[in-house]
Amino acid sequence: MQNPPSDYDAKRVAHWREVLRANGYRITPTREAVLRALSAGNYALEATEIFERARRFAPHLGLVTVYRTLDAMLSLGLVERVHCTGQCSLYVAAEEGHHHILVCRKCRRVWHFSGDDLTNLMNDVANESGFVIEDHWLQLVGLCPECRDS
Amino acid sequence: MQNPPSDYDAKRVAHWREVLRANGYRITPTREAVLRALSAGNYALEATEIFERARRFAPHLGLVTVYRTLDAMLSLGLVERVHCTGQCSLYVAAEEGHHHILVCRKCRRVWHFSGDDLTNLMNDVANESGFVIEDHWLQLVGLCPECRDS
DNA sequence: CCGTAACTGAAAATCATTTTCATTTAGCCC
DNA sequence: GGGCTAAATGAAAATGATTTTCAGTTACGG
Repeated sequence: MQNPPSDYDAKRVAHWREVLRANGYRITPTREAVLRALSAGNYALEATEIFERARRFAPHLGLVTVYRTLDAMLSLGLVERVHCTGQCSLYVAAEEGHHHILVCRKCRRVWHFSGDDLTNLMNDVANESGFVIEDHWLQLVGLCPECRDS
Repeated sequence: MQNPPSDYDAKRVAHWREVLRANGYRITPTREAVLRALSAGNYALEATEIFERARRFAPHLGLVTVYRTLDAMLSLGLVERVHCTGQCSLYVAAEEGHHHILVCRKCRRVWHFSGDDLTNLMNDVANESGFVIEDHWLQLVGLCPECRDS
């Protein structure tokens, strides 16, 4: 794991604050702390890791609030779930637009990419199976440059 | 959910039995019951569902044995995990060769397909990110013909 | 058929997540 | 600048899936 950053991405936090507010969510100090924890760096984090980091900004924060804030942010598309080997409850700040995730299995650094074109494949599979395909998940797992070298 | 089948795929079970035995696992009546439960139909099942079905073949079976057998089979590649919306612990009989899964979000019927060619995409992403890509994970979610019509 | 390492189920432990509930507070209205 | 009210809060309890422990049982090679 990387060293937990003690600062945060103020711009990203401001944006998230706006989106939350625009959707009827109140901005509380604890929620702000969770936003900050999630804004810093592109690493897939567990709920408890987010909790630990957010506590630096709001020491009395409860883990329940982390879960509640994550739910809100997930439903607004501000964060997304990351599936890692044997870990299906990691969270990372979402990026705009259609894209997928490449995650380092060691430090859980996340790289966003787009450019996949699965429409042909999906059409073929839909035709032969008779299914209506509604969604597709693509995720790559590997080692980031730092973890590869160590 | 489909109606739980009371029979099983004897050929598949026999094959699994061989693989388990060849890898030093013993064939017990309870394990056999789990194999049978997994062999019938291509549906992604939770551990507890496998448990219920396997109990028809071995009424005193414990849930722990289901988990232990699943672990063994996962490590031998005989079953694979299926990730569904909000569900990351479903299991389905694996198929030979490289392939991916299309799962019905309603009845959890599974369709295996291959023919994806992600090598170009993966090379591109590896180059721009500097990551070594070790694994890729692709899954489609949709509705099977029966669930689509109802 | 014997010995032993593997396997077993029940119960307890663990761990992540959700629910409950009494209290506090953000943000709107005046 | 209060005051109001629904939303949000943390602690504790509940839940649910999975793992560990353990004493007894059993598959299977010799």
